[in-house]
Amino acid sequence: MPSTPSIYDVSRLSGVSTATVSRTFSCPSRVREETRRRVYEAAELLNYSPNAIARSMAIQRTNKIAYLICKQGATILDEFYASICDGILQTVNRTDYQLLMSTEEDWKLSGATAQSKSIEGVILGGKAQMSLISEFRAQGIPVVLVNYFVPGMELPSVVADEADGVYQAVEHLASRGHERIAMLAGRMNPYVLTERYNAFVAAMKARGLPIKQSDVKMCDLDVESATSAALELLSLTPRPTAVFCANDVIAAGVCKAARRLALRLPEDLAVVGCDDASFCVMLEPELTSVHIDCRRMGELCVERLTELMEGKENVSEFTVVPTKLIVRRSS
Amino acid sequence: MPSTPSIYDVSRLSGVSTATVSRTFSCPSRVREETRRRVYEAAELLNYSPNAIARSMAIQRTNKIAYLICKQGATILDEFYASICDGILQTVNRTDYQLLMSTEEDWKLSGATAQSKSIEGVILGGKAQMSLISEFRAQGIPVVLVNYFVPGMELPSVVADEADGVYQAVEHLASRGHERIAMLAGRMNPYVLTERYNAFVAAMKARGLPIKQSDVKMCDLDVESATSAALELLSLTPRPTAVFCANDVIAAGVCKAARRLALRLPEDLAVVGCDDASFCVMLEPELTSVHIDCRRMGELCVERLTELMEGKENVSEFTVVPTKLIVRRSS
DNA sequence: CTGAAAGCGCTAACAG
DNA sequence: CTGTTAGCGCTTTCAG
Repeated sequence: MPSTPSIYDVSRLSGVSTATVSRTFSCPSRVREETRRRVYEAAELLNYSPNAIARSMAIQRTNKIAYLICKQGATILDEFYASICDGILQTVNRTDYQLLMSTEEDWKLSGATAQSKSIEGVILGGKAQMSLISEFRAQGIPVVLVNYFVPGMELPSVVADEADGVYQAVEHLASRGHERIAMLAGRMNPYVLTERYNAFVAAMKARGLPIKQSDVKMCDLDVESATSAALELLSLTPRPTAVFCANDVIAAGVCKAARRLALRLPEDLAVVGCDDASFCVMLEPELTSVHIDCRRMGELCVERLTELMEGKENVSEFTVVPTKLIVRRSS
Repeated sequence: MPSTPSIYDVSRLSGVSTATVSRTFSCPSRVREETRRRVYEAAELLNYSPNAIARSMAIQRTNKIAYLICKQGATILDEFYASICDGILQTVNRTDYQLLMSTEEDWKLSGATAQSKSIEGVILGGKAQMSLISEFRAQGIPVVLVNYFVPGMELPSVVADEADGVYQAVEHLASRGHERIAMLAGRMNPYVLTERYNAFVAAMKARGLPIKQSDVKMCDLDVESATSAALELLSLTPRPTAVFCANDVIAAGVCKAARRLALRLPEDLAVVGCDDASFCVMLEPELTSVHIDCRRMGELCVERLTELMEGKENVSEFTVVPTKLIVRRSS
């Protein structure tokens, strides 16, 4: 059994030079129809397919980009960042780019560099450390941020329209007659937290609804923490009739707390979350949530990054993806 | 600003040949201490790091493996396969292997081949099509299966100890006094389904508990389908006092159905799931489930695959990872 | 222990 | 439109 055929074998079998074979595969239009056909034929016969490594070596480009998840303890298991990854992967898979995936933590721990991993561009998901960003910039590696934003650095960012999503949520609750809407926030990515919080305040104001100081609470990002914070919130007398949660895990915590206090959803309490995680429909009642099109965000990241890598000028600094409230039974 | 330094620059600066620089990086012990030091110094100064592409080209190995998720409509978003991926990634990241990730579907659609993607080995997650497996084998590409098994093909498989997990679940329910335990199964990966079903039957038998025909049902893999199947199951009179579910999504459906029928968990009905998905703790009460160490499975896949790629003989055909019932409030 | 030199498979001028 | 040829950066005999 012969080893995998090279361009040279095809050249010989088809009776043309290697240069022509090369052209046939990388730029068919620059080869006469008849010649092209012969090359394809020979290639088919030999079961030849161009060696990507050799090609990379010759053109001095690797076509490799990286996606680093920058969130404490998060891995590919974090549904939000995994969905973005999915979008990136889809897009990348239909080009000839390749994707390296890791977390900020692992990247640093392993002492990886863009050079050592032959990366030509990078997508940073979440709150990336400035040192990481600077490192890439210093090496001339294009960077795109997703779900995060750093003012004054001219770094393209892909984000969701948080403000509008939150607005829809508050409008929805208000239109259902709620006047005392609480917010339970979590210690999340500061960019997102700020966006969501400010939007909440603004939306309430727009509706002319006051926000009681005691009605805004903060918790950690796990269900238990959210549950206990919610227990406190719901023990106020009188208690809020609705809770807007900074994400779905927190919302799940609120639902658990409500159940323990024997409050019925949505009659006694309306709950709405953010992100529209897959488990929203596992809850009973199903959770109303602000849907974020993470896959789309992933796609757009790749678009921005390719623009950057192709040296395009004026790549948009802000790419925002619409959000949409999905109303379910919890509100 | 000079372009990235090559082995040649280091060679010149350190006053040794490129061969020696090469050796210094790939096999330090074959270079005199003093020389080695000089090389490192020069490399440091130039900020040199070996070019992986060129290296691949020279040694004719890519060190690239692929992980393909073989499940209808599943992507990296499927928590189970994502957890395995996480384990693979962790392991791979601490070696100099690289990981390409895709789905069986995308792989086929894009017409990718091991050769075109320079893959040297592949991990197939779930029920891979025989045609895919054969294709890789025909190309001499080592294959490892995870969460699946094909008899008589001598393909190393990494699986969970399904039987024991199910046994623990049934034992747990029986010891809590349940005698009428139903099973709600889903149209999942046939290998897993069979394992879980057979184990259920065996465990019930071991306990001397009869299984009523009407108490075993099948549904699709979404919550709605599970919910309606569960509604039927729970409408039997008398109804089962416990339901063992083939996975957590199905279990969530049972919980929803129970709630709609105003059954209290665990007093009126005990529910246990399989997989120990992250949303188990989001439910109220939290869901008892059979935990599967997917990350470990991922690690082991890489181990088996590397053994295969290194030409080791007698790579174990079966690698089984222990499972453990996590008892929570739903049972 | 170290150096010289011949590739690895492909591309990109440059000629024809 | 096609062929010649010189690399791309690194490894690896084979000598020394």
